[in-house]
Amino acid sequence: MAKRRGSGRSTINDVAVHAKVGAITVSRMLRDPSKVSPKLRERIEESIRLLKYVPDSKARALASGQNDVIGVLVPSLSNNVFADILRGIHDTVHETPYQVQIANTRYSTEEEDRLISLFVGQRPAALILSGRDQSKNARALLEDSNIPVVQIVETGADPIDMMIGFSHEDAAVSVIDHLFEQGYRKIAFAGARMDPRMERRLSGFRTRLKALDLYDSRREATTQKSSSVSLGRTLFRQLHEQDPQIDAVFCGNDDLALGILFECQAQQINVPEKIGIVGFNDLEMMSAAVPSLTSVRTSRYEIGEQAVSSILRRIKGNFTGPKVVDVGFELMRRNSTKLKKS
Amino acid sequence: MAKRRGSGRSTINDVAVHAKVGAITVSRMLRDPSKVSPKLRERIEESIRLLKYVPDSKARALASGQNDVIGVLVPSLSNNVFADILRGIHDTVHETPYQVQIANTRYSTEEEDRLISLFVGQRPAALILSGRDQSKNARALLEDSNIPVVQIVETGADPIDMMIGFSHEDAAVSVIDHLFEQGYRKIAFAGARMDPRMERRLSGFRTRLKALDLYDSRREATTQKSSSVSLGRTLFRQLHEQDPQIDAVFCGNDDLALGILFECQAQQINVPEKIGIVGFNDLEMMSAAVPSLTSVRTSRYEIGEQAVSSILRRIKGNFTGPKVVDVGFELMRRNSTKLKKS
DNA sequence: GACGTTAATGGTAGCGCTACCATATTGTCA
DNA sequence: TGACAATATGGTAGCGCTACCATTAACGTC
Repeated sequence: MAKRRGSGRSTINDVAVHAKVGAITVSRMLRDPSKVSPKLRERIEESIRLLKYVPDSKARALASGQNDVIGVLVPSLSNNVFADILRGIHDTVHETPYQVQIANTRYSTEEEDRLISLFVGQRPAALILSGRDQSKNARALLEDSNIPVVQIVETGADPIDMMIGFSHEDAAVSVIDHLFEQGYRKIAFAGARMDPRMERRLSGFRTRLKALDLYDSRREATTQKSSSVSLGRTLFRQLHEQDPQIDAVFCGNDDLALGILFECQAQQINVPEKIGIVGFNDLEMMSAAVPSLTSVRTSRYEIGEQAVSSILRRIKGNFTGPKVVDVGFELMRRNSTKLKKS
Repeated sequence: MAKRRGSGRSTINDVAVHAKVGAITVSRMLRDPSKVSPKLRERIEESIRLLKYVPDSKARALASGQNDVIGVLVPSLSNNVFADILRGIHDTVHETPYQVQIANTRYSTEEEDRLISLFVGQRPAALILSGRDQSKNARALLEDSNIPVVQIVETGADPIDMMIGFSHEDAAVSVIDHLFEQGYRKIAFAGARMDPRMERRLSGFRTRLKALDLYDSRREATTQKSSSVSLGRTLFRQLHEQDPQIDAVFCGNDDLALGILFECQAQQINVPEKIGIVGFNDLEMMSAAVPSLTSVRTSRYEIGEQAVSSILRRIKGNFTGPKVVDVGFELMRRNSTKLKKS
């Protein structure tokens, strides 16, 4: 008589019957073989092999009330920033029983909301979210859910749970200070994909320049389009048109900085004498470019690492650290900005 | 009296009790509200809100025998090739009830095996794998599992199930033919992260040059290190040392091509006159570089799109197409290789 | 007014696994 | 030798949900 339901796959019970043991013994053997005598162990292993049994992780999670999934939400997968963070996350999760599940919000808050609901419905061991601009609903859902949450990439007050990143505004300020020190006075900003981080960099740029009494709104070129090298070239032309006098550009992204370098090469504008260029994130290519490009180095890998280790400590119950961790940033001075010995 | 087990979260039963309906009615309302009368619908919605009920997707998947997860295994997340493919996958999955789960094999077959087992244990709706070099065990597991599988990025005989990509060997051949036509005769190869695709490009390079009687083993520089722009500079120096006569370099990656361009700029070697450069994949930056860089354009987005649409058709039961789809490639001729009017 | 027919709802029994407790077996020590 | 652990195994009852079938009410139809 056929079963009424069922997938047709072998179950733990099929294995148990075949090996002439109780189902629970098979379960034990899968979780911790040392709890089963060598004799049965062998018999069970044999049955598993013969029946091609693969345990069903959903059923396990449901029965045990434990889930080994750590969910990660990133706004983009083509952005190298998140690729590096994910590397840090993977490396740290690797020697644990957890596994990483990545989802892509594509810079959309609605999509982020949707994905957070989906994840909460999975009851994951923890969630890692990008940025600190989750919707009110999402925040409430997460706070009620009791799932450990880490917000990464930025710092800020009022974390949902834990937070690891740095201040994008401060980083922008340090860029402006550097350019100012090197003698640049007509400093422009180029930004693409104006997500909250980018906005905060722009805000730091404005605030600092206003304080130095050097702010000029014509020296800004921003767009919602996604960042690219070609776009850097376009934005530079646009900035140059808006104010031919500009002598430096702070780029919200390294892509744009590289594009601006290419545009300067094409127009035979000397970098760093006529135009200083500063990027953001310090991707690997920045130091390899000719001339090498000044950029703000951010600890992306470290952010991923620390996010996971905080989660692990939280799960084990020995999380004591601060709720908000600032990993800082470092301005890498290179040949795309003048070196003024002071 | 407290429950013996349970997570403490509200369940569908709590909602049912609160709304004074049967649990199954709540379930129905969640799946298809039209099957529930407006009166109950409202009451149930109210209870869900009050109790902060979030359905448990594992339990649903277990009970219904259906899983809405499509698993994707990629070898790298920092590689723009896969970022573009994932974009295609996401865009196509987006308007379906399915959701994407990404995992990273990090170019390791053992890791790939491990992840395939994990995924099979989840009984996903389908799996997308990168390349065609899965282990024997993994193949066997997948074939027994009855899960729809698409192997992407390459073409080849004997797919596990479906396959979408192109021939990396043929692409390499077309690069060599182009360089040869433009008058280059001492053609070198630079390759990093020698994964199976890279090996096949190298193999195409060798085969074609041997056929042209132009092969010289000193004109190869490869490494297992991961690809980067700086590495391109290093490999060029190495190639130049091994044979100072080289007049063109076929790079297995666009990163390397850009690095070689920078190295030539630093050494004041004229591109394309003294050295021709060809990249692979045609990332966005290639056309923006100065000079613009010749590269092999690959349909990465399309691969992702088609992988998902094949899966959807397979699940719906109306998959008729060929098992192996070749999306081809296109050589984008630009200013890093000489233009010889013929 | 008896008899379908449809729509709306509920009860029961699983899905495949593990927590919890019970039982059997063996070893250890006074 | 008896008492008591420690070890090895199994039975049962869930985990939170839905498939399947049953039931009830409401509406024609001849």
